Amino acid sequence: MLDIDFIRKNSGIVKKAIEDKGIDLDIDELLRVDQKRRQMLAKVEELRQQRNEAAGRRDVEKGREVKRELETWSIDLQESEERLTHLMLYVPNIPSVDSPVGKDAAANQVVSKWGHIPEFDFEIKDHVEIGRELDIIDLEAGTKTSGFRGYYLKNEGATLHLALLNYAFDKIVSKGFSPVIPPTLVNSRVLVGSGHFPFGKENVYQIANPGKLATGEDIKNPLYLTGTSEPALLAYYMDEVIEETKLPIKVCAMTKCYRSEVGDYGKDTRGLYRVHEFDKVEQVVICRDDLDESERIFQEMQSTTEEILRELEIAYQVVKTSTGDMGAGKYRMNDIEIWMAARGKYGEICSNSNLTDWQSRRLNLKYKSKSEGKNYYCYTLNTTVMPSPRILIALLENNQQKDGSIRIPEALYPYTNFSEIKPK
RNA sequence: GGAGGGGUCGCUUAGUGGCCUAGAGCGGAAGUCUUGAAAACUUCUGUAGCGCAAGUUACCGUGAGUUCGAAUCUCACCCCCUCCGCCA
Repeated sequence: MLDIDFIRKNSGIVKKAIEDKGIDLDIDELLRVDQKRRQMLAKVEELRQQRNEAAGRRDVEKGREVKRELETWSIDLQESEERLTHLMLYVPNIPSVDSPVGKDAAANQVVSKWGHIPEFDFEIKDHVEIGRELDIIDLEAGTKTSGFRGYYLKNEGATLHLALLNYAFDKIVSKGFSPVIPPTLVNSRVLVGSGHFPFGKENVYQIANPGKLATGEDIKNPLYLTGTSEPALLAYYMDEVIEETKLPIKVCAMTKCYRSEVGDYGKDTRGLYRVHEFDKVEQVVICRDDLDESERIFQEMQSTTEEILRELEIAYQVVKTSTGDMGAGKYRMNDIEIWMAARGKYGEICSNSNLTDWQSRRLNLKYKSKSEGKNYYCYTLNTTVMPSPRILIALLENNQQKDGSIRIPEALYPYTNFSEIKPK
């Protein structure tokens, strides 16, 4: 969400952002609705004043008259407000000037690379084959139990998965992030707040509640399974005014993540690349509305994830995401992609985003400035620390040996208690 | 799941249709006094919208309703507390 006053004064900039991000929204309509709403508001407030005055005089006759008029205008006002609120949810954040302009990932720019791309003097296998041969991944059983994109991790595969997550969790906590176990089952307000609604609604699983009233209406509001811990971490501070001295707030979580992937039928159908449920360690920061500070934090968050990939000895590249690929709420977004040997290309495993005040306006998340005592919207950022099992693809494919074994990076020894996975 | 109690301006609370444009205490800020501090006293102290401003409107868990007029009455929902039952 953007400041309505900003939209009024800078409609050109907003229109450009809408075009660059490929969003379907008519700003002129929004401005017309806003103007109408303000006219209705003025009229309704005037009538309310008259009503209050008539009530004070016990003027029943005048009161009745004002009441009738107020009823019709109130309906118009409410309609305008609802329409405006709806349109406002689609207004994107203004992307940074150095973000590449383009309609999809093809316009993304590689900004840095690290590590050596592994070379092999034997025929390599992909993680699906490796997983089957070592009895650490079972996709057939996963499909039997959970349907398409289901999977089991077993034996060293299960241990390695937990090792990666625990290693990453310890790493992010060591950087001063407070560990949190958040809900993964949330209401729609939380997802509207984070910006996952209305844009990505079809990618979110909704939980059906069987309770019905006698009339057949649902008793409970629907709940949703989150695709990342970010919404729940942010929503902890929803409707709060935070003391400036408490900022920046740095929190992290490890949760199950659920994604329906309905927009990606037929995409990445093999193996563990695109699955409906996975585990992820995530970092979230809430800071002051200071762009320089937020950009510094953005770099720090990214460097932690890079540090992890270096310790795991996985070759990666950092990509600056284009306007069309970054999502409506983002000011800036970088992806980190890791080398996956059997795919023969880099695959995305991390997204690092600065949302500025776009989410906090939706979440009603403010801080009280120490010097002025005034309230300002916070800035929010989030970055992937560790997604598994996607990271296993690189670990298994890149580290495979001629004898069929898998070399484990040293950083994980304390968590795995083994240094290689050997064929049985 | 059953029974009961409750949700008021940061906190504690007053408030059963107009005197509530919500009172008091605590906390916070400024001032007076003081060498300094404390105490005392005085004043100020919520959020949001519209407006250049004066001002005005809304908000007493949320939503709807009754009324000329709702914190107060009615209905639905949400949340918290206590007890009982069931249960990881």
